[in-house]
Amino acid sequence: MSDQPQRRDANEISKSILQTTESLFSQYGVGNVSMHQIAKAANVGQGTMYRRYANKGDLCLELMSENFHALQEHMLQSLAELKAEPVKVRMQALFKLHLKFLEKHTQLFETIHSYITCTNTTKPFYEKAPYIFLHQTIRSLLEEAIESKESRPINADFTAHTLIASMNPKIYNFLRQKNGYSAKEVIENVNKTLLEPLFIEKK
Amino acid sequence: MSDQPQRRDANEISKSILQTTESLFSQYGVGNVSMHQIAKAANVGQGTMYRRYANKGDLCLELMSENFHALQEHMLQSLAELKAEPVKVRMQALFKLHLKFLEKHTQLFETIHSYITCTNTTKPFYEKAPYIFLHQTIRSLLEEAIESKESRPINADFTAHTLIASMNPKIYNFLRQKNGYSAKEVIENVNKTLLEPLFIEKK
DNA sequence: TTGACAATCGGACAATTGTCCGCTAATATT
DNA sequence: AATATTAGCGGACAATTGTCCGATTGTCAA
Repeated sequence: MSDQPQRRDANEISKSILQTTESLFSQYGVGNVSMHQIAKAANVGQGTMYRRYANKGDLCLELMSENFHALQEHMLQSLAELKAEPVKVRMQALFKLHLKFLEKHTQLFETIHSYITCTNTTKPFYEKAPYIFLHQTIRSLLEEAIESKESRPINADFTAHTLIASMNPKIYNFLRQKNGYSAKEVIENVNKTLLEPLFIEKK
Repeated sequence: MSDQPQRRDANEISKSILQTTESLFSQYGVGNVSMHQIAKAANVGQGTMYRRYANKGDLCLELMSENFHALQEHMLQSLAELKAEPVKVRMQALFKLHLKFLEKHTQLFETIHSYITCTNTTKPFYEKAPYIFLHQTIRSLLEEAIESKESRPINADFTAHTLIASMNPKIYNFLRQKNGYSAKEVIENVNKTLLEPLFIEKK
């Protein structure tokens, strides 16, 4: 057995990369770990890294894919449970889950956003699965609200995009840290100023 | 006289850098010009570049500083003219100016946002003058609306931040290009879905 | 088991950003 | 006008991202 590691099958390597990444990230922080560093630590060439993950954002996205799926199921389940409730209630529940997720995965999420948003080598974040899911879900809720007159006839597609934009990871962290809002205050303000006004008061 | 350029005073050099930048940007596009390239073309060392402009975003910000000032004056003037109008009208006027500005300076603005938002070497965009001005202005308008009961008692500071976030350059360009909204449609939708709902109907 | 072929690895390389320090040029002092 | 002093210039350098192609390894056929 040489000190040169044997070639494993693709799956093994992917797993190795992700494990190494997770370990290095938690040890040194997401921002202080380079792709080469990960490659070296995982005994993988740089070409291999980049063939699998076009950039750090993609790598983070992959690292979080389980979390994203869990979030999506959580959202769908929550919406199903609240099926009988007004759309407003469901929308607020949806955003609460989204914000809790942001809160929990702050660092990784902000990194994902940075690298994917600011790199031209990858599909923009708007075309990634997590964004598309969230947008579609919000849009559906809005369309239902418009249909049932719980909301004025607005452009559901457009509104869904702007709602998500108003709570992107950067602004969320800014509000939380530099501006001193607590996680709870953010949720409350989102409910009050972004969501409530979209719906018509039922007397 | 040697082929080594003589040292000019600081002002001259700044002007030279900015002129060169403008020329190269318009010739090759903002994204295809590197800081070193600019430094070389302007006959300036890299150290000099970076001492003056911490990164490309800062450079762009400087390039656009005149435009920003013009925009701010335009906004203040417009708000003064509409002083007698309801806050809603003034807010809509403000956003119209903001969106027109975004439309006009798309490329530079997106670059500014990218570099400033994704670089840790600089103050975040939220601490830059143009952002602060816009936020303060929106916040004041909201506070006035709350005072005069044109709006429910919401958190003006928070709302101003999220309003700006919902119309950041990235999302604007995405809506305009990938999503096929016209500049006019964006303005209309912003009025209808972001601004209108904040205000209370006066009968 | 062996040889050929294809998949894919991985290090060298180019490009870009940002830093550092020796040296030059502008100013002040006499 | 000559020299000392200091601001600040600018090229060499380090770090990081992303690319490319020669080399290696696994697989399949005979």
